Amino acid sequence: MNAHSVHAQITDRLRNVGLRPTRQRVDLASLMFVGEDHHMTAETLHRDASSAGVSVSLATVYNTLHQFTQVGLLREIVVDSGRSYFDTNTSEHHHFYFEDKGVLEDISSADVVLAELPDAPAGSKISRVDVIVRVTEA
Amino acid sequence: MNAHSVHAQITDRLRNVGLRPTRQRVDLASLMFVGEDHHMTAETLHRDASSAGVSVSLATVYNTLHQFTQVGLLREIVVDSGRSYFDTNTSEHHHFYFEDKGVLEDISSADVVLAELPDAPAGSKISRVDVIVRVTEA
DNA sequence: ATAGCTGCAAATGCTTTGCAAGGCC
DNA sequence: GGCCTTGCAAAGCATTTGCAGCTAT
Repeated sequence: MNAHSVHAQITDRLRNVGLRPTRQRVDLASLMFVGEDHHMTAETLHRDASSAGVSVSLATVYNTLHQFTQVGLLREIVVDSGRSYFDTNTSEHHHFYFEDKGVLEDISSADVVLAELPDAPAGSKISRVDVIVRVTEA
Repeated sequence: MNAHSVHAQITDRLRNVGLRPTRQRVDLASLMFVGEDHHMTAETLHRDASSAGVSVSLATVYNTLHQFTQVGLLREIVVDSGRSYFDTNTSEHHHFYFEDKGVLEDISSADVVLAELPDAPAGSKISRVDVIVRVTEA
């Protein structure tokens, strides 16, 4: 898979969700969606972009993360008040959170089984169930 | 139970965990620990204190919430990046989070059963498992 | 007396916003 | 061309911190 085809794929992917494939969005998407699934914060993505020689303002990184989340390309994970994490893996799964390092890691969905879940309170519906396994250095 | 005995209880409780029963801490603890278990943010507690005619600075509210959490009188719940919630119920249980209203509600521990949990990654230990059931208006 | 607390205001860290300039269709 | 995007800098929020003055023991 060469650089051109990656670019074309990303471009299509953005168009499919109704987002214009601007240079910034394509560059950021290329960083996010090439290789394995992973987690990021606005700051790590911004830093990774700089390292890759991609120039994008931090405001645009925030905008992009939220837009991608809205259209289902990313999923937001809340583990830390004060910082937002995003996950390129949008399928159902849960997380380890390494509190010492501030790092997230996926737990395969087979390893977390909820045997019982409450009904949603009257007048509401469950939008998502998050399981966070917080770990610290042994 | 009259006002005096509540005050005495709170004072003892603070001493037992190694915190000086200052006026501010006793006043805040009285607001928190009288009545049913409930959830709060620094802001709601500060507002409640004002309503009750208790004068405490917001900085002290933050300090107190964190000190109480450290000694196990409160538990911090992370559901929203941007705001910290605290729970007077420190026993093991999980939460509904009403995303529209920004409100937390306890789920009785019987209603959430984790049948399977992953082992902690090598070199780490599980410090806590949080289950957040996010709900929205039906 | 003295170690610990509190309050204020300033500082911080992350995130959002307003608006002019630029780019995609 | 027209509408959507971007970037910058400023504003916004929740939270933390420095430090002088106060208080519990």
